[in-house]
Amino acid sequence: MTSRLEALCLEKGLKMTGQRRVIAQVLSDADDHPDVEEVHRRAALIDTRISIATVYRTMRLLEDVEVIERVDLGDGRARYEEASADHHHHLIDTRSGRIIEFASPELEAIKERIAHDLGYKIVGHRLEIYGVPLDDAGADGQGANGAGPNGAGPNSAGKEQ
Amino acid sequence: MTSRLEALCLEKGLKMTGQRRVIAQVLSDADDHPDVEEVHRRAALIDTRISIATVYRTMRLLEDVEVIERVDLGDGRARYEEASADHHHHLIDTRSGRIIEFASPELEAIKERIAHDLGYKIVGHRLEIYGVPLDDAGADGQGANGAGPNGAGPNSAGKEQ
DNA sequence: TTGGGATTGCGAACGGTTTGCAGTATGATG
DNA sequence: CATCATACTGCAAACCGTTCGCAATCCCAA
Repeated sequence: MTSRLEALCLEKGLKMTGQRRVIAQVLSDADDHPDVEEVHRRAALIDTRISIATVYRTMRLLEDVEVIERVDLGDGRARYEEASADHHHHLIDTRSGRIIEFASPELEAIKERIAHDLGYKIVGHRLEIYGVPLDDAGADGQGANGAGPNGAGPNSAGKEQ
Repeated sequence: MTSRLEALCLEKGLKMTGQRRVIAQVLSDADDHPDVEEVHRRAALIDTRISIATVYRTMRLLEDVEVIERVDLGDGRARYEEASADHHHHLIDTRSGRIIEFASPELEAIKERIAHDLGYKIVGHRLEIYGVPLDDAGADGQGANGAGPNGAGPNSAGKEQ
């Protein structure tokens, strides 16, 4: 069976080996942001003889051909997600570790303008928001950040995963 | 001579040892975003017998008491800057490595609203923009990002360092 | 001045990631 | 379909930034 990502790899002209097929499968099935070790763990369920070095090498390769994207969530290791056209960012629930993706055209516009005003052309950027659920926002102790909610009309599109 | 940061440390009730004084000195003098190795290098110019382990420990300590702030610029190592009340972010010149700080109340507002709309209270966040100078934006090859400059009135305050 | 808890330097260990090497598989070719 | 050069894999060692255990040392309050 040819997984979605495997097809993409073929399009990009990559040589498809057994282990690459397995990894493509794993990544196609994933709907979260696994790190290398996790990908390796899942791959091992399909084929035990895949080494972690190969997973590292394959992730780098897939990143290079823009089939997947590296996400740096601030916890020492690299995480990955499928590459996608729509720019989005991540809100990390510091209580549960859950990651929520969101996009905001408004944000993109401001960002573009800031860079332009400073005399720069953007080649990349990243935004992460760390937060706790509004409900049980009671007994937590991380460098809180004043400034209550403000601003104009609605606009951001959240998509949990 | 008592450096600015040393005074701050005393206020916070820290025990001031010789090496901490030197490190505070170095950080007071710095107007960039040095990593630990760089702080150690500069400290060694003042007193040769400071070990890098002490620098690591001291940086963590200063971070804990909020005298300095850790900045993760995406290059494997931790960088630091003096803690300051005003929220700002970083634009990294991928050609020269220069780092430009900027602040945008507008951006903060949107960010707050997004988090709020998703049901979260922000406890931290970070934004980095990677860019190349508009002038010589010719022969570069990093995952460019469509979407030309757009958006409304000026608002961002840039401060180079 | 003295004493004891905090701090230091050293080197070893850590966790994530990369790499050299020898062996193996791939898919292009005849 | 067999052959072959090339690219890929597994393993273990090395790497890099960072942390830690330990004995020696320092700071500061009494």
